[in-house]
Amino acid sequence: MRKFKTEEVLEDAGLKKTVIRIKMLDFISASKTAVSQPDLEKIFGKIADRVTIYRILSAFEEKGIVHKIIDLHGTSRFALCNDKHCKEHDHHDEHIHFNCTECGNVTCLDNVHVPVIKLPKNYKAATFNMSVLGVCNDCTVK
Amino acid sequence: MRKFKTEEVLEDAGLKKTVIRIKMLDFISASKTAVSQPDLEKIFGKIADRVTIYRILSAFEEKGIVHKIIDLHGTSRFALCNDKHCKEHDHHDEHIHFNCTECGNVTCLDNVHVPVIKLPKNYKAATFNMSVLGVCNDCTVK
DNA sequence: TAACATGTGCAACCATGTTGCAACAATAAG
DNA sequence: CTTATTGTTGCAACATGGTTGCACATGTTA
Repeated sequence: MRKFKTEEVLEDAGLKKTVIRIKMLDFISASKTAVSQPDLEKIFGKIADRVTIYRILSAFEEKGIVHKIIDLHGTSRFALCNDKHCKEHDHHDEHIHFNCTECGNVTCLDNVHVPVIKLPKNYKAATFNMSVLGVCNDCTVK
Repeated sequence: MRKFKTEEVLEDAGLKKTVIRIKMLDFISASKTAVSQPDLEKIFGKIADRVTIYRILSAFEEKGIVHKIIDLHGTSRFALCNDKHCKEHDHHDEHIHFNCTECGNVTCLDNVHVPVIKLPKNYKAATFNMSVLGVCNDCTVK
């Protein structure tokens, strides 16, 4: 769909290409759903410290490589940024996130357009954040 | 707008009318915005334990008196349920929440209708959860 | 490969969420 | 009015996620 060379991305962001960063970024980019920090800790916890993972995610977010989503349980999840969104430095952009109640995965639905809604008077909307709760493709098919 | 008698509500829910519960419910019902547990702790922390506040909120939620919202920082906020929504025991209902970036308040916009969105194939939406980030009425006027 | 800038691990801390248990208060029964 | 029952509260304790400081290790550049 979209070319994505891990090492290039890190280089462009001015981040050193360390083993953990490359692995984490590979993993996040391979994952179709937004991954949580606990997820990443389970996977990379043996080769990297919890704090390191935390800091790498923060760095990725700051550089616009990934964006952060707060899921329905209040924990952070991370997903790759799409170019179109991440040109702006504001990352509360017009994504729609789909929370699957079966598998718990959070998916970015980039191809679903955000509807226009009308706000009460004197309310000024800056950005939208919409999440849909339901059953995702994988769990429907199973 | 809507009649709301604190003590009746507690009675209907089968909860004993204790001082703290009445005060908390009064406070939540008087508040136009969704209040966080930390907020409530600051206010009621001297007359009630942190755990008590937590349990009262859980009880309120379970009985359908209030509903819980996870705000953009991942902390829980609570707001009164409207009758129309809370007849269903599923509380992830079609509310739209407005997060004000100035004052940090979260407001339920009940009078704003939830738009219909089209999902990719095999995605089954159960409920929606939309939040809008911007500047609220109060902060616009100021 | 040496020097420097950056990245990492460890320890520690804070906030929120959560449970178990004992003490306590309110209500109903005698 | 006193006791039994039930539900409510406070305390202590723990789990998890987020966050910082500092010393040490590593990647990068010359």
